[in-house]
Amino acid sequence: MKLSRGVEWATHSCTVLAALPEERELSAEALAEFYELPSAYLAKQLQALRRAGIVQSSRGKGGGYRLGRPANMISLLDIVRAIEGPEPAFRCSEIRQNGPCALKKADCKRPCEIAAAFGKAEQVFRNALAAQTLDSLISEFVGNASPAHLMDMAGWIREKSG
Amino acid sequence: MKLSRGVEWATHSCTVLAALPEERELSAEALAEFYELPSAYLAKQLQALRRAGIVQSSRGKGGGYRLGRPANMISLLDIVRAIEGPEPAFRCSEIRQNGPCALKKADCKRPCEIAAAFGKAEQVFRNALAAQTLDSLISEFVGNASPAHLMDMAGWIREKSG
DNA sequence: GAGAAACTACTCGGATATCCATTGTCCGAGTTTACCTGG
DNA sequence: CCAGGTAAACTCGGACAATGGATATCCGAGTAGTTTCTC
Repeated sequence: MKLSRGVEWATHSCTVLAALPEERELSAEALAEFYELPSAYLAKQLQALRRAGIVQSSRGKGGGYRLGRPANMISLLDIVRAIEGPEPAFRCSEIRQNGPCALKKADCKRPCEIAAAFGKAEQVFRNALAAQTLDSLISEFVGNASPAHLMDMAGWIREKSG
Repeated sequence: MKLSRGVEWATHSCTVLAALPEERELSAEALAEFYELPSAYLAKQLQALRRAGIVQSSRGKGGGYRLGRPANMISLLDIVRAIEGPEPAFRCSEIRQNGPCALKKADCKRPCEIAAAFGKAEQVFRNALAAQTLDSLISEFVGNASPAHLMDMAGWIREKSG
């Protein structure tokens, strides 16, 4: 079980977008430069975020990306679902209906106990992700970072979003 | 994020092995037949379980697999770790140390806030998996299944483990 | 007839191919801006 | 000097390759039971 690399990139990118001044935007190119990422591939992730409504985009010269809603309305679960898709991690293929002791389909109204067990754990995981917002992440980051570094970041962002 | 198909197979297989009479074993071939799975690939998963100590094996005619410890000492987390490996799902590549506003390595004693957030959710997930034992799964299954089906299974297992 | 050695049948175990999702890249679509031209 | 049109530059967006891990398979390694040969 592993999360796509894109999840990491998308989350970091969202924290940068959250620091944008109002009515400003950052291009995929600029975001990629900020973390030294391959810009074309990062763009792919940003498109997924856009389809999920997490970011908005505008084309043309001076265009780019901005957050689609306030940072306190964006959870880690939103980002994971946008990048990885909504399918559950554990996929039950109903092998209990196979083999010499196969269960009849009529006896399978209840979900498979094993699938249910994994589903329960997965729900707990999703809840834990949903409880953490982009906003709270940024607050932690700001609390830990040095003032000099924050100024550095703000300056770069302002320059690139001009 | 998705769990390997092998996790499903391994868990089902463990529940069957738990139903074995003392001092009996089931071959990979028999287990595969029970669920109509490709035996060679299931064998691969069983090897992973063996390396983790969840099952034991013996070679030669009449050989096969049996549980390595009581079913109440085997959790879903044990099985997932055996099949998927111990690496965390979220891999932090420290991109905060890249780019024009890179953090110096000395400033990275604290883990990245984003990695920490995902790590926290993942820990919750692991706890939820660790709390569910093979034993409790089987109890649920037995509670839900029809007596006829249980007899059917027990008969087949006794026959194949002879 | 008894014992030992060799043989055979059966099973695990690791090395080896194949396939698909993730990763990575490219070029066309669309929009803004700036410049150029004519009035 | 101003307005409109046109072209260029810049950005997103979806279609197109490459790579790595999951999936699937095979054959050698090892063991127990059986058979056979010899004493």
